[in-house]
Parts: sequence; C-alpha cells; structure tokens
Amino acid sequence: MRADDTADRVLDAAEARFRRYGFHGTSFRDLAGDVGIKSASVHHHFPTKADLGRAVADRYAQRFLEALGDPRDPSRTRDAKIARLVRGFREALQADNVMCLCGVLATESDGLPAKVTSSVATFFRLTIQWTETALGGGDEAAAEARRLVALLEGAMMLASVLDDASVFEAAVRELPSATS
Amino acid sequence: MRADDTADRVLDAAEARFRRYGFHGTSFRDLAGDVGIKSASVHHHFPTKADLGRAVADRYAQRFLEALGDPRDPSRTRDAKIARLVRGFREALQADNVMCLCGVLATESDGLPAKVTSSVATFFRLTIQWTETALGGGDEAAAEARRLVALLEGAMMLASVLDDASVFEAAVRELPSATS
DNA sequence: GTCTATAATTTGATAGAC
DNA sequence: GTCTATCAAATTATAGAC
Repeated sequence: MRADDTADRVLDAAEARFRRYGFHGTSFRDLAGDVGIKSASVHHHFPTKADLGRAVADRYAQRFLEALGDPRDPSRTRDAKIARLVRGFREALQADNVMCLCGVLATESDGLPAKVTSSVATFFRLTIQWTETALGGGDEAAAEARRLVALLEGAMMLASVLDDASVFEAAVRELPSATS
Repeated sequence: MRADDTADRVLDAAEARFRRYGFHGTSFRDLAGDVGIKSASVHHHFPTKADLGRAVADRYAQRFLEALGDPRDPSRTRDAKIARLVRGFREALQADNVMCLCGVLATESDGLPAKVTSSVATFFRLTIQWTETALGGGDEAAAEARRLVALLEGAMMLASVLDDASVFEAAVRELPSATS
C-alpha cells in the first residue's frame, strides 16, 4: 500500500458521496466508514472539509479535462471533439447514474466554502472554454459552447432524478456521439 | 394577518434558502430567523423537515405549471408555448440568479426524505409531459421535450454558478423566446 | 498514519407554559 | 400560535497516545 493510497480512497469515497448526496449531505464519519478508518484519520489527510471539497473538485476537473484532449488538435474533426465531450459526460453519468460532481456542487455553490466554489467555477469556465475552442472560436462558438455544456449538465440531472439513463441519450440524440 | 400567513412566509424563506444553499444547507433556525419567529414555531407549521421540503417543492411545481397554461390550447402556436416555457425558467432564475428549486433538489435527490424526492421527480415528469404535449406529441416530441428541459435546467445551473445571467440567454438563444 | 477521547457547535425535534 | 427550555444525536475539528 503506497503512502497516499488512503488519501486517494478518501477522495474516491468523497466523490461518490458528494455526487449522490451533495457536499452538506456527506460527513467525515460517512467517508471514514466507507474507507474503513476513523474520522480523525480523514482529518489527517484533509484538515478541513473545505480542503477535502477542493481536492475532490480539482481532481475531478483535471481528470475530466485531460480526457477531452487538445481542443485544437488538427488531426481530429470538430464532430469528433464534440463526441468526446459527450462521451466525457456520459461516462461521468455511468455506473451509478449520478450527476456530474461539479454540477452537484454548482447547485449548492452559495453555501460552500469559498475554496470549493472557486474550484467548481473554474471547472465550468475551462470546460466551456475547451468547447468554444473545439468549435473553432468566435461569437457563434461562444453561444454554442454554452448551449452544449448546459444541455449535457441538464441531461445528466434529468437522467439522475428520473433514474433513467435513456433520458440522457434522448436529450443528446442530435449531437455527434460516435466513438472517435 | 391571516391565519396561515406565517406558513406562507416560512415557505418563501425555505424556497429562497433551498435554492441558494440546498436542502441540507438550510436549518429550521435559519428559516425561523428569516421570518422572525423561533424554530419551535416553524415545527408547528411543518412538523418535520420532510413535510417542509415536500410543501416547498409542491408549491413551486404547482405555480410553475400553472404559469405554463394549457399545452393543447389551439389558440396559441407551438412557438408561443415554448416561449412561455423559456420564460417560466427565466423568471425562476431572475432576481437572485439562483437555480430552479427542483433542479437544486434533484441534485441532492438521493439524500432527501422520500416525500421530497417523489415531489421533485413529479415536477420533472409533469414539466417534460407538458413540453411533449406542447410540441404535438410523438416520438420526436418526446426526445425534443427532454432536450429542451435539460437545456433550460443546465442553462440555469451555468448562469447561477458563473454568476452571469447572460450565460442563460446565450444558451437559449436559438429557442423561441418572444413574449407571447 | 491511525487511534481514543473529547470539545464546541449545530441540528431536527419535543414538552409544556402562556 | 408562539414562546422557553431542553433533548438526543450528529457535525466539524483538535489533542495526544501509540
């Protein structure tokens, strides 16, 4: 077991619980129970809940954006890039049929520690920026990027609350979504 | 002061706080402070938090759907009906730049009392159903309705977390949105 | 790095006077 | 209907032993 393996497992548990129950619906004891340690040990890895929230959000954002790749890559078509964006959100939905982590945190945003709010806002700014670039830039791309990200977040919300993944597919049906 | 005026004020305060901080980010004492009474008096009107949550969600859903009118009304065009749907969400966003109440509750859905989860799911089923009917029904309308509601919920989320109402307008730019 | 123990506060909820 | 008073439980967080 590596030195920071426990910290990773705490992050995994926190991401799963935040996505199901929200930030305020998750406690240190819940996470300790998931990982098999005591809550005091969770605090050893993440001193405050704000630290934990930011770490979870930052890791999620980094992983998500890395999976998107380079929005300027000339070897991939515009549709292929959008398909990868759709796939990124679809994969975030799969398994547990839960929302995007940052989508959940966004709705609680006003009540979160400042560090967390800021990380969540950054996720959305970067994701919109990536999409704008992938679309080729310009005023039209700016509006289209916002439309796309809004549609994908909303589609996850509906699929999650109606407990029906097909709602996501119905909502994104007209988008490029081939695996490429 | 009418007999149930205080109950209405509690509902107003709860709706405002749920939309900003979420269900678990709001306490009976917060609401009591907003209204100018004590938390024990809040419990007199709404015995449990589940009762309060359901009442807030049901009132919101009823008000929202009433504002949409009859989706079969032959005197109004399809575009006019969709414009009213857009307006309903835009109005839910205005003033405080906060999310749709049921959108917030949807993201916390798994952690809410069963009564509340059920009311929230009903809001989405009815809103999607209204939109399907307004679009004329059929398989195509079913997917388009899910796409529309997802887009509008996601647009509210982005506008709220980025604290910029123009993001909502950019996301819904291509939809019929004239006042009619 | 994990534990026990505990502090300090907040929470949802109740009993009973007025 | 509102209040004071209170409860039991849960919460974030810390101190200090191992």
